[in-house]
Amino acid sequence: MTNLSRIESELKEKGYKLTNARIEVLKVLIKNEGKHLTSQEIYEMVHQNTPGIGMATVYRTLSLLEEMRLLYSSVFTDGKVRYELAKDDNHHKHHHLVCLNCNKIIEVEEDLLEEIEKKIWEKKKFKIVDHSLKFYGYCKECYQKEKKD
Amino acid sequence: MTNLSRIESELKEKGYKLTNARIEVLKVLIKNEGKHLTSQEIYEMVHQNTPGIGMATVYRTLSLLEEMRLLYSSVFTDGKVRYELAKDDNHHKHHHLVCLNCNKIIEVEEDLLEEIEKKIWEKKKFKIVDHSLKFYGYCKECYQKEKKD
DNA sequence: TTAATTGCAAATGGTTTGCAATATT
DNA sequence: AATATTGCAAACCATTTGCAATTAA
Repeated sequence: MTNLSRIESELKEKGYKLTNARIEVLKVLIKNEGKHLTSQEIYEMVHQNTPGIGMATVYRTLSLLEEMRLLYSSVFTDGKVRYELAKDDNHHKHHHLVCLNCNKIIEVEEDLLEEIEKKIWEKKKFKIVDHSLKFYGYCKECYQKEKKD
Repeated sequence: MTNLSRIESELKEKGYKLTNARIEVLKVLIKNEGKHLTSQEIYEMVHQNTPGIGMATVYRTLSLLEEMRLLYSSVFTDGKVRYELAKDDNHHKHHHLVCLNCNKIIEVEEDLLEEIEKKIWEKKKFKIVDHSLKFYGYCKECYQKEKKD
């Protein structure tokens, strides 16, 4: 729970109140790290533990955390917005592999975009500050299954 | 208008009717190639020319074209879905530069992901069939202006 | 105590759908 | 003439908002 208290003190530092609803949302996010949950899924889990908390509060908490850059959201091809806790410092140095068969989302740590970004700067003078890269395809398991069918 | 008739015959080939609404939507898409219009913007332009055509029809036409892979849609950070006509054969070999200041969308033709994709296949056995890459930052004009301010 | 936060329900905005009327083949 | 397509309005779904009640500081 060291992660939880770290975020809690960041909230306090910025003058936000440490409410029960916020703690419950954070607990769900931490317990499900790496799962890329939707707001609906987060709400359901929070609601299971603490039925009093409403969807609006969940949304407000997610927005707050995103504004604080403790949380990131991303739209995937199924049209759903999914959330993931920031990985400490350089969060955005990872990409997503999305399996078109089982919808699994795998993270890749490589950041091989530096070279591309340099080229773009040289050629277009476009100053890049962030990027979003998703690969769509078939995960190991689904790809093997597919070949058998 | 060679582009329009090419798409028209593809529609016919697949047994779809060549209706006025479809032609009007296509004309707007072709006239605005490279602009990454939203459904709303497309509707407004279509509606200006032919007031009878409704939003639902525009949506149905966009979905049809997308299904036929003549059109691609993408969600940008402003949360809006934007459409672009497929560039002939290997449409997906380009990326987007999105200016965070003026919201301009610039296309880059480079496809330097092959190396990354090869690495991912080797390491993870994830079979990539498509990708989506967006760079966020500041275009030449906005970046220069920013420095002066 | 007091200002921020919450829960609820209503509002919003974008997209989809049912259906009877219409247009294309 | 037969069938796909359309326009309209209503339905839908995710997200946001207003407001009075509640809670953390």
